[in-house]
Amino acid sequence: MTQLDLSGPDSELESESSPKLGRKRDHSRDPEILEAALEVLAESGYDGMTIDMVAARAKAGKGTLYRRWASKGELVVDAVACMKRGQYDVVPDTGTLRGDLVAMIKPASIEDGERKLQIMAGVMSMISRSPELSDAINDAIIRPRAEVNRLFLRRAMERGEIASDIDVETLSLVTPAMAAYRTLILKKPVDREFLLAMIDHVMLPAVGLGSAASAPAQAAPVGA
Amino acid sequence: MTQLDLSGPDSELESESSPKLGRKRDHSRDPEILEAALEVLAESGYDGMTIDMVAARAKAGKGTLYRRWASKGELVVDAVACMKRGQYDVVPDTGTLRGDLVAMIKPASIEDGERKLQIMAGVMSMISRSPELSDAINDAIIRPRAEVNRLFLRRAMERGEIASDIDVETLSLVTPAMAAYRTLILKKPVDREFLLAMIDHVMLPAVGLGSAASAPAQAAPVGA
DNA sequence: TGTATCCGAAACTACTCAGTACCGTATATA
DNA sequence: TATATACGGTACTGAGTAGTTTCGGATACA
Repeated sequence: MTQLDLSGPDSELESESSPKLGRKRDHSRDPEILEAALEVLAESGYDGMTIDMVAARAKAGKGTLYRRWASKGELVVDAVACMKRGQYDVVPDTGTLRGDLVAMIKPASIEDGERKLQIMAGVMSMISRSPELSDAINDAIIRPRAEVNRLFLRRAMERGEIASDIDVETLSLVTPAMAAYRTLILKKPVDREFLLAMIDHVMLPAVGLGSAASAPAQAAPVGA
Repeated sequence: MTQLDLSGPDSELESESSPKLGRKRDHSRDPEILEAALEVLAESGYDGMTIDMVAARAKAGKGTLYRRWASKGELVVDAVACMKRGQYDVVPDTGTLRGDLVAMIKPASIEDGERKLQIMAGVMSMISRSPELSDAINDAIIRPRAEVNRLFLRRAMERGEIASDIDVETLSLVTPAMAAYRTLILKKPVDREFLLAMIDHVMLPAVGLGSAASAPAQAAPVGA
């Protein structure tokens, strides 16, 4: 197993000026609120999401949310950003490229990926208008996935398993791109079968490792 | 060149009951209105788009729009659907898979594709809530692209240029998926260089035709 | 040439929702 | 125990927008 650090330090300044007396702000519920925001975001998208929905789902008052985040936009950016913590901290190292790729196929990882893509779809139309949101999405969802593939390809290259002039940058994006396409547009599940097809019929053949770019056992479907 | 019909008959019933006298509805401006809708959609997304914006851009009255479409949603579905007319009516047939794929790289086609992807981003969050819109997007943007690749791969297979057990369904989606990913998420241009990299470093190697899955002349970029 | 219907423009209605203000209550600090 | 503040909840404000109606003027058909 290998370390792969993707999380940066958490820079919240808060800048509390003079808390002389009384009760301090209870930050213990922040994660629940952000989680509620992500749920609503995944279900309804950015524009369909209302602060009331988030507050209701988190069983919090609307005022409480505005005490912590200045606007809906900041809440969403924060919610998206908090997703990046603690994912892919440890990745497999099986000794072969195929082994590494196959070892990444786990039910939990599949389900998690599907949810992240739903969230991405929900904020899609905002991305072009909010660089902050765009960056948050990139750091939390996009980059981590490609990063893992890049690592696997580089290691295979160092081992001499694949040629040294492989286009790692392009290839490491192929499976994430196809997964996004499949979930958001085709609305088909990103299941084990699909991921294995990607590995054995696209990735490995493309790096010269495929025994053949074979189709699965059943005949290829003909209709659209 | 080969025929590839993707457009179905235009089933508008209109059902005008009794136009006994007076002026008939002027449908000559419908395309301008739909075009205006697509422009606004690409710029502002579904939720950011207002009927007033579309009416203003088409230099039409809001009432005129509602006389033709019952709601904003129907207007958008219609606008998206009307995109599918007359694209890829004719596709190249060069005799080799690479020749066919490269022949599809044209500046006009690239620009057109970019615009379509912007529109797709704009309606992304609506797709999961409107099956009609989802179908329209699929028919107008997604399917045509994959269809061309499928045709190229099938022809190459019939020629014996590639193995008969290639996973055509998966491979025909790889480039469209990567193009969407690149435009919508990475926000990089889908230019000739990228498309050539897809052909020479992914598609052809994956079907066993690559001389090698080589990186381009310049060294592979290292940073994210 | 008359007339019914279209047109673009603009006013109007009904509604949603971000953000604010305030309530009575709970609770951490002093 | 006293107090200041956060809390959940609710009512409010103001802006924006889908959809309707109404207007005077233009235009195709009889």
